[in-house]
Amino acid sequence: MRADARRKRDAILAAAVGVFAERGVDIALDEVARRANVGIATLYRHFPTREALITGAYVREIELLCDGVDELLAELPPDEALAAWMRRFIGYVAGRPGMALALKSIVLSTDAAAMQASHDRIYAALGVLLDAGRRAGVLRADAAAEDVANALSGISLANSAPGTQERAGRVIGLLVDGLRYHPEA
Amino acid sequence: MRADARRKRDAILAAAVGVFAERGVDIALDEVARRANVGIATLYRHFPTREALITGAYVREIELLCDGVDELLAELPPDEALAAWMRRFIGYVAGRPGMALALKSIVLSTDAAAMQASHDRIYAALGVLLDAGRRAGVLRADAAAEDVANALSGISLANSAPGTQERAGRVIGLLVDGLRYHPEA
DNA sequence: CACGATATGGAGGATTCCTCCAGTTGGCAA
DNA sequence: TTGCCAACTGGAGGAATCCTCCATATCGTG
Repeated sequence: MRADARRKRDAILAAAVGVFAERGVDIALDEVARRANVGIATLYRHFPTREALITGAYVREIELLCDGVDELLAELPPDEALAAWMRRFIGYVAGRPGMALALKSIVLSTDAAAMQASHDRIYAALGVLLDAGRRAGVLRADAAAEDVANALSGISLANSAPGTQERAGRVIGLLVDGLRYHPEA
Repeated sequence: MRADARRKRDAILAAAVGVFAERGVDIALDEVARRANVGIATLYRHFPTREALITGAYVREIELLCDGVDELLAELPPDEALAAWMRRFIGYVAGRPGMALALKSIVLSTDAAAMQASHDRIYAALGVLLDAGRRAGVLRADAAAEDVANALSGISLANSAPGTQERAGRVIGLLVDGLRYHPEA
């Protein structure tokens, strides 16, 4: 990728983040192009669909979130770290227009090269948390990162409006309880 | 509501169900109007937004699903009935374009009169299931129908593509495990 | 420094949205 | 039954958006 292309690409992404935050995700793409000092065709070449642009805009933030796992695990028992991480995730997603959708795309994507990196990051983050919990005997062994990621993206989707964090937190509590290991019989 | 208005309304809904099933939910609304033998303005008067049309198209099917609760409760223990009902729900939603979104609108709606009835139906259905489970001592007492409905809509949203039912079923299993009552201490 | 490959921008055809408004129809009262 | 008015109806068309095409400008390598 040529240097000028990368520069434009970054400008578009930065503009997109700003415009999305201010006016939502359903604005005319021209607006993003204008704010990025870029022709509309350039925008379309870099991001052929609206979804690609939205996803691109949030990839960085999702990866940042994933980086917080180790810190959390150092402070909390694994099950609580998992819950805390998911709550932080949801809190971040709520109110950022379109981010829940981007998350869904990323979690569901099995090929799209652009999303693969983020996809892997999320799975890795969840894998670390689940693994720690399993080793500590507080989380069940048969829980798959895929399923938890799916649930996380679902809860995000259903709680993407601002002011829904409390409920989302409770739902995550339910889910994490389902992930706990309950010795019995 | 005048008789002819109701007739048109029904025709529009029927056409919408057909068109959505065949070509998805992102078609031009003219197509629905044409298939219903109705002017585009009539369609817009009955359903001011695309979302209203989508929701309207699926309201009936959601209520049908809610009616199945009693039957399920007669055959299965309450916790399994809950899981079975949710799985049936998801299976129905998957592949019906836009139905997951309609479900979300209905679950989140707190006022919109048109959705209120369906909203109440879903809450009632979940309430019956949770209550039965609580009385039987297999489900925890502090689980709110609101939270379970939210989770259900989230899982639908994250598994609205065909071929995701297996995973969705596992996620529901996790959730229901979180709802189980675990006597301890 | 010159050249090929690559990136760029903006105009514009095509599509879709959604609102008017003039005409039609249904249901109630007498 | 008949007449009346309120409510319903359809379609044309302005406005907005999408997305592609291609002539021009720019990069970076030999």
